[in-house]
Amino acid sequence: MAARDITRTQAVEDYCKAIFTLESRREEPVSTNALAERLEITAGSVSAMLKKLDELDLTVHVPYRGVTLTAKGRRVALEVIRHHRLLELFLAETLQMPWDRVHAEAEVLEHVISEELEALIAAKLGNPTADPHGDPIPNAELELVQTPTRALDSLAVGERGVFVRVSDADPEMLRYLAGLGISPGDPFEVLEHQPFGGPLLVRFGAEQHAHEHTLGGALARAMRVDVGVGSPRTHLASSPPRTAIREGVA
Amino acid sequence: MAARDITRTQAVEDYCKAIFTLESRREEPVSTNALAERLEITAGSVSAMLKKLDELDLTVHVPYRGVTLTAKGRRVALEVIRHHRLLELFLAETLQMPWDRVHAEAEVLEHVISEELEALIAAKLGNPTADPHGDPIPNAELELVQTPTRALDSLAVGERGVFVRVSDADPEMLRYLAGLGISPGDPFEVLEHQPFGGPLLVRFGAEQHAHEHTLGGALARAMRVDVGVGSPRTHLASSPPRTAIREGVA
DNA sequence: ACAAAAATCTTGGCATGGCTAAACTTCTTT
DNA sequence: AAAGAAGTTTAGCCATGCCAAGATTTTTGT
Repeated sequence: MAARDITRTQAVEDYCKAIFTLESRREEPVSTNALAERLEITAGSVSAMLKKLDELDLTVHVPYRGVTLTAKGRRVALEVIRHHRLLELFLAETLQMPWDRVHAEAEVLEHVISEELEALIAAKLGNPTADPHGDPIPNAELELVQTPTRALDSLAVGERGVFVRVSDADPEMLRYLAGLGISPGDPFEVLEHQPFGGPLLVRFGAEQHAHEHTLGGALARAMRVDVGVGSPRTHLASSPPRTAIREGVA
Repeated sequence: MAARDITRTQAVEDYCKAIFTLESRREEPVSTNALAERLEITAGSVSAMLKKLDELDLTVHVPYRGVTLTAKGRRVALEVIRHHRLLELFLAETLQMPWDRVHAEAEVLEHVISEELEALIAAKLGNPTADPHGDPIPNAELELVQTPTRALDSLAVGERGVFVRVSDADPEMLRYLAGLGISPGDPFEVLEHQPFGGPLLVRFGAEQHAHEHTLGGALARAMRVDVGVGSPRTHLASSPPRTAIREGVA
């Protein structure tokens, strides 16, 4: 609601977001190099920026040991992520932008929309809980409901689940899956799984309009699936929360 | 369609837009100071930037004489203006953002939306020809249909016309007019006009739901009206073009 | 009409944010 | 303990802005 902090530049927001996702992926401080690779800049630049983030009280950086977000930094990250995912859904749903292009557009817009516009978009969409890739959207209080997922290629024959999401950063994959008619929310069953990291044969969809696909390689690793209760949830419907991470107000 | 030119930063776009509007207001080269005042920066900064714009072939600047846009520069300006006005309408219409806030939001977004998003928004709105303040929207070929208007406070008693627009940069005025129930497209008749720059008494609207207001000062000067044919046009309907400025493709 | 005053514009120097490349330091591993 | 990996520092670049001082043009007063 308050005016955006002057020091909170786009770069600062991008760093927070990147640290957040890397941090939640591997449960330990994020290395300078990992950040540099993710942001596609040199390690030197990262070093300099981390010093600044520390001064802003957004991170705690132990030289040579890695960086962690403070509560304040996590809040920045979650706000940007909320913007990003709301925007993706909005672009796809309200403007029919193709599934594989919303990410790039949201990547820019996430930094510039006002809190007011964020609220209007959320309202227009009925306060959704997941974006078109199936990623959860932090709510207005910046709580993120994380459904634990597994990589599709970790499943064995006979396992059923719901395709939840795919890394949204790869338009190629999104386009490909869209071409196959596979979207987040689709229930499936694994029919075959070849050994030695080989491909899977998967049947998607309900009985009448079921379709089978062979999926392997990086694609099968990028596809995240929910094998929890097994109750197929419809696209964008909210499922029972498993883990709620509450982000306090500092 | 092509990727945005690297050199085409937000500042460059803002300069082009500012030069364009100042240029079309007074039909002569734009002075450094006028630009500085408009952009709220110092004349020194403007001087430096004009040198750069000249190098980019966006302007022709004659030192001490003022600056003019080249065809290329005009195209940049019109593109940004098209973005701005489409966004204003979109925010107001699709997201119900209040009339007096769309300007500030559009001011930022205009620089970052892709051509694809521009096209989707235009399509969603049915390729509109005017924004919520009544300002004309350049079409996809960047032609701007200019309806010549007069300031409300230049009218004499008995004159009729259609309220076309108000400078979109003043939220105060917009809020005030919205509060009175006056919007672009409303037909009106001047009932009284006091001498010496005094206020006007104006009747707005058709017979049954007509309402009268006393308007004067800066407000009456900022309100632009169309006293042309006198045929009231409905909100956002396209009126017969008076002047079409074609912007060639360089 | 023309020089002095006022207004306007340009130049030069400086600051900030973010980046790179390359040199240097610290940690890890063998 | 030496090599190599990982991280940091230093020096420098570019874009965008600022200010102060100098240059130029316009206005004004006699």
